[in-house]
Amino acid sequence: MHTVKQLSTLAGVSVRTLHYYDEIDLLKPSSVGRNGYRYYDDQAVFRLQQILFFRELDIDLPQIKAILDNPDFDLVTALQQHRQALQTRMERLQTLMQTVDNTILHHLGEVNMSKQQLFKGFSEEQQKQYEVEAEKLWGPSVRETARLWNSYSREQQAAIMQEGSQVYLDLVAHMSQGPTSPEVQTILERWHQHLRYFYEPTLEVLQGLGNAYNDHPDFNATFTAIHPDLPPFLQKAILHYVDVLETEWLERELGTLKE
Amino acid sequence: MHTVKQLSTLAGVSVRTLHYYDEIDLLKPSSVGRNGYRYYDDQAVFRLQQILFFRELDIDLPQIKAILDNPDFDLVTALQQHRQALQTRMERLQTLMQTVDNTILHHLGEVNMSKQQLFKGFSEEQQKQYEVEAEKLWGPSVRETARLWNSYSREQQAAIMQEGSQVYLDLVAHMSQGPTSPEVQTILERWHQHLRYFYEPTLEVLQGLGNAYNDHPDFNATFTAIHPDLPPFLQKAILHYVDVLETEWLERELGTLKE
DNA sequence: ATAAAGTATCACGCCACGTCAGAGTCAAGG
DNA sequence: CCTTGACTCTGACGTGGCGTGATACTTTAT
Repeated sequence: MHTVKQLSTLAGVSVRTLHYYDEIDLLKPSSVGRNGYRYYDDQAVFRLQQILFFRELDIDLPQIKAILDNPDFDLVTALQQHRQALQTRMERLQTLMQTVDNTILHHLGEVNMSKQQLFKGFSEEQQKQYEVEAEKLWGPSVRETARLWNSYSREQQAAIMQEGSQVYLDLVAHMSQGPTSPEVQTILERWHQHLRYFYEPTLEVLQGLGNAYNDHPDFNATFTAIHPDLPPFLQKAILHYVDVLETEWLERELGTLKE
Repeated sequence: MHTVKQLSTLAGVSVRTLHYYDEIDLLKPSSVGRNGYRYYDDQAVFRLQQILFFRELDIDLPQIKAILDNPDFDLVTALQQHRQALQTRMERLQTLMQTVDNTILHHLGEVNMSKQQLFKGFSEEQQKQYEVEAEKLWGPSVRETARLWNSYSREQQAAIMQEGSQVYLDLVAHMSQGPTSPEVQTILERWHQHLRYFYEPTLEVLQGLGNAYNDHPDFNATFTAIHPDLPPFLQKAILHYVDVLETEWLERELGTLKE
């Protein structure tokens, strides 16, 4: 049995906090003496630990009470929602920091930020940047794809799909040679060609795909199913493939300039 | 000259806020009629703009008053200090999110997080690890997803992937209800939540994914393997899901405009 | 002239306690 | 036994930035 002070020092909270938790029925003392003193047993200590844990997660007290009092409470959903809230706050903090930075720079005279910008463009700027990235990755390809793909017959579609999966199987067969090996890179040319059944991918889209193969859950799951090491392997291999294409393109450009 | 309502709609704040700012001498009306009405001229409008700017930076009102009332105020130093405070708060949020994630995974039963860790997991040891993760996350933002994904343990990754595939299985089980049915839409919330383990998807990205699930060869193959009708079903369902979210968002925006 | 919209001033509520104030309780030392 | 000092109780007010009424007045539109 602990008194308020003992529990407060034990748990690192103030006595007032324990009074308050008693008041709002979040943590009742295990027993109360005839003198009115509060006494807490080990079970109460444990409950306090739990309370403090959820409090540390920035969950408000009524919700903590709901969680602890109802064991059937959908904890995971609640936590996921909470996670989402945290995420939102963090994003907001980030834009704030950027604005503060800009303001500092503005005030130091290093950046010319018009007053309009200063008072107007909080979230718009970043928002647009995200949109551009999304559009880059998925916009042009997806629009084109639907038409092309639907223009094929069922048999053609099946054949194309099978050809596609064969590419990945061949890739797995050559994984030991390393992602930048000529064999693998040659197979990637087939992969590249294969994509053209659906749309004409830009280099950026290719690279985006390479990253998505590793980073995006559904892609990752697909390729992990084929071989557990395939996603990172594909990412590296495609990165190299794109690099080479880019270099070749650059050299061609420089060549024509020289002419 | 503007009345309270005019200024409030103009600046996007409530009338009560203007009353309050008057009360604490942060923004006094330029003149007060014999009827007691508050009137604001353009100078007051400008000051309000400034107030809102600093408020957006999460600076408390007394300090804003100090900044605006004292032209010799060392703004840059104040902003730098403020920036530091924001940074600290963001780091804290970062650790919170990690802990929430761990707790979710723990509750999914896939990870053995000892109770010590669970209730005491704010030790310096972990603290440092979190700092590293934060650096990872906020450094080069392009690779954010991969780093986050790789920051999970093998078991965590497995748990997440399994949770993901469960989503699709549940979707197939409810396909007969139609893509816009509440059951399906509820499952899509889990899908949305699940993506957040990897990155924060914008609505555009969600829609792009929905289309890609049907149109992109690799996605299509994946989901066709689960169920032959799943890709177009998913596309329709996600389109509706995004539509609803977009509508809700729009209504919220219009709602705040009305105030 | 009347209804609707706008305006004013109190004044309480919020959240998670901090911080007194005043009074009672307990263990230890002289 | 008495004092001292540490501890306990309840009750009440303060915090920040307003939201949300309640109630009464004024202006505007029909």
